[in-house]
Amino acid sequence: MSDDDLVFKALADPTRRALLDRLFVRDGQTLTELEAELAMTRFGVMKHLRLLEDAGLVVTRRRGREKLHFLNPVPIRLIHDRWIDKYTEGHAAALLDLKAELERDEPEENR
Amino acid sequence: MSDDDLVFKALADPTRRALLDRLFVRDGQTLTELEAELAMTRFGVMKHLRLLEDAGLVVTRRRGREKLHFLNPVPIRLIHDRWIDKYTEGHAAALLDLKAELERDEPEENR
DNA sequence: TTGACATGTGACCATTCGGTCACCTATTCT
DNA sequence: AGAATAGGTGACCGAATGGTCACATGTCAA
Repeated sequence: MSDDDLVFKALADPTRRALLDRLFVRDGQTLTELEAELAMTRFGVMKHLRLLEDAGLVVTRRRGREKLHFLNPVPIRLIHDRWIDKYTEGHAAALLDLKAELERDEPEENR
Repeated sequence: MSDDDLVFKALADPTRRALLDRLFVRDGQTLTELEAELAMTRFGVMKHLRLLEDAGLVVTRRRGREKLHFLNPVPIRLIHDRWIDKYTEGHAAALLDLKAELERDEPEENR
């Protein structure tokens, strides 16, 4: 499985996005601390953190028996660079014009 | 289900990302044209296009019995703005420093 | 050194998801 | 009108995913 696939799959789950949000509010939290915030058992939180770590969205550091979790925004930046670069290199402007045109012609007919 | 959840779930599948890539190469393709490029039955492609359309990543326009599919980069831009804004507003620099520090201290110990 | 605490593993179950198919409707062309 | 073409629906199945638990390891502190 490719790296970006891991990142996209990790971001696909709302609980994992909530974990990233929690780490953004207060970075370096332990598993037990994150569990207390999320209405889920420790095991569920642990699985999610594992996927986030595999995707490189979370970096960890051990401190004794604790494991501290830190946000890593780099993969998100890389995704952005991939998609937005593709869509903007000579195409995004035309597409945005097209979208506006579609919405003007057929206001509510596109689902 | 929230809008951004639809977008993240739509982006989570490699076939759907490939569809976006195909539409980027040539925009406005029909279902049948996309099917021919993707080693999958028409029904599988149709399901994926449906999810992309529900997420707002693809916009469609009918022309007779054909349905033309167009890329819409706006949701991807919105995701970028959400995450990167959060991570950069006073935090990203510190996090990147931290990451560099972690990788210097413990080169291969974080999985 | 004993007990409490923080994290980890493997199995397990219910639900979701990817993909296919039989069958159907709508449009075009002759 | 009738045949061919483009797209759509609902059911179905195997695989992957989310979540929980019993149990185990490693660490701190009295």
